[in-house]
Amino acid sequence: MGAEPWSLGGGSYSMHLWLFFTLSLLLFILLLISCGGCMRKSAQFSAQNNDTEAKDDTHLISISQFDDSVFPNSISPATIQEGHPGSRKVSWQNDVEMPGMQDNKESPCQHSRALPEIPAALDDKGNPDGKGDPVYQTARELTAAECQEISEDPIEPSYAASDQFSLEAQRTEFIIEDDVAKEEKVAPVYARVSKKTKNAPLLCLPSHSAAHGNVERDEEPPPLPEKRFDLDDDFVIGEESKQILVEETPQEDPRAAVPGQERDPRSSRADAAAWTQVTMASVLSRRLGKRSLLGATVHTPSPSGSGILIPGVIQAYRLDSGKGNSSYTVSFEDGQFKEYSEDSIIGPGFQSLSRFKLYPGQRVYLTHSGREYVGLVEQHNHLDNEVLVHVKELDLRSLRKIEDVRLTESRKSPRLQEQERENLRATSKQTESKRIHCSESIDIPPRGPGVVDMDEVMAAMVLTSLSSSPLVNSPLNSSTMPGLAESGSGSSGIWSWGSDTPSPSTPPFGQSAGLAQGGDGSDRYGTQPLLLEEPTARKRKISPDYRCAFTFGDCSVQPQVALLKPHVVFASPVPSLSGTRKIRGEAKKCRKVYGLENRNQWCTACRWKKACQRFHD
DNA sequence: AATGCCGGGTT
DNA sequence: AACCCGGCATT
Ligand SMILES: [Zn+2]
Repeated sequence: MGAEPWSLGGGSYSMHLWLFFTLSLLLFILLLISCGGCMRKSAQFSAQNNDTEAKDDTHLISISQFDDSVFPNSISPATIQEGHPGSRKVSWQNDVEMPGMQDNKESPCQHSRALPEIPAALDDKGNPDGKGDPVYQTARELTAAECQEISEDPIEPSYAASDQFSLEAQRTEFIIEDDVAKEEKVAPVYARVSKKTKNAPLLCLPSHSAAHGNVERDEEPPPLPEKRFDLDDDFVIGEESKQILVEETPQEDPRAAVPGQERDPRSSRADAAAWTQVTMASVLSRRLGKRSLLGATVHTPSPSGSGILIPGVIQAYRLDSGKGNSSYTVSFEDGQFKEYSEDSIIGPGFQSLSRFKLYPGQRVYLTHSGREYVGLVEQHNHLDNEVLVHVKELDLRSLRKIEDVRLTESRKSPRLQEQERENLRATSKQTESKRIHCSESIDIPPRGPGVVDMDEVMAAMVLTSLSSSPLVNSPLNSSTMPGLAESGSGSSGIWSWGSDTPSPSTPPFGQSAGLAQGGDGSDRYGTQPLLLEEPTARKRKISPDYRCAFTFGDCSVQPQVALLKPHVVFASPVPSLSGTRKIRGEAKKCRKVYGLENRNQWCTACRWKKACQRFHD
């Protein structure tokens, strides 16, 4: 981690960064004031406009948007503009009229939105051509009323965004959409900006064409450095000094300092900051008892970049500069440490496993005829979210819904584990409802030694795919299925074997995995005093209904509730809401997510009108 | 009106 | 166990 490009200069650099940052902010504000509404309409930009920023005027940034052909209803016409890199106000606008587009009337649903750029990071050593420095961003503001078109979007919500931004593409796009808000007000803008490093030479991308012959064209998304801003309605950027940290955290990642000892190439590449991403979220402050999570055992994508989820323990946390998101330092059994965005952590109080991709070799636990077994994942079909697990002990392969496998062993009945957390959550009054364990699995009889019998696998796949609707629209699907991608009509689901590029830092559905340090390379685990979590009862904000598609680190829009591990010392359980009241979680469940017409994609529990086991609260 | 899901069925 | 669904609470 010490390897992040922008932390080169150590403290002094970060100083600059901050300066830069603040300056830009000011600039930004100025612009806002002077320009006022121009932003809404059509803020065009070009390099010529702002020469205020030092050394950066030479570089251009291109901003592009999704191509309509890919996401017909969810994204506005492609727009490409030129921007100015140094300037924070990289913006774009949706309302541009596209030649040849029948739909010229500007959509009321979308607005231009200026976005702060990423901290200049590598700009100083920018490369002259100004190319190769795309900024991707897309965002929209929607008002419920005028945009029914959106709601008719045939694209399965979770797949609505692409995670394919390749490293080589001149400009790529991706992102997001807000969901139509139920409320009157404008939905929050959810956007992310990615920027490719200028100094490509610095990072030795071992991969690309060279590496595995099987590398898919859509190289995994930029691994890392990720930072959040709060874009909200009035760009409150950078402010926020609420850095937080806690409990004896190693000053540094021990091995980070050791130059020779690099981690996995991929991982280091990430650190090389081939990309810098900025994720902006707005609204919705998920303030939870983060402290309470200290010491909790969780799972995170292995730092090795293999994609395998390994157990670790939360050692510390901090809120990132943008409120709303925090990162955690996780320690692993081997003594390693790594910081992760909360979005890439799996465990009580974090993400649910169902959002992640399981790579072959992943160790999982499952219950088979009343008993728990360990197994290794062989494939993961993330269309149906099913995994083929091989249970060595029985030499059998079992095809399961992902929610039917666990990363942790549980002596107790699996589903009670969940309930256990609930109890800790102070909502304990709940009934001792014995949850059923619905396992929707198809066991595949033992076979030859350890070799996967392709046919059987196929058979199993087909079996389960038959029932699922042909949801082939996700562009990203096609790339995830190396061998089976057959374009032949009626593909059967999306299965991935190890062959496909493990996107190390990119959890399955796009959440960026690791989280490199923020813009200020210095005070990582600052000596900041432990800051208590605001004791004030968490406001139950009726956040506008929004979701981010796929690629979002922040997909965790599903509000999290602090769930605690038994041994974790925790702060107030927040008796906040008057005791015995059943509070309906705000997480959207299968029914809502997939829709009635796609009932077959719901998790079993939902189909049975039971508590959803795929999207918890 | 739509969702989420508990309790209590039936197969 | 797998599955279905009435009906209530919540939004
Ligand atoms: Zn469900």
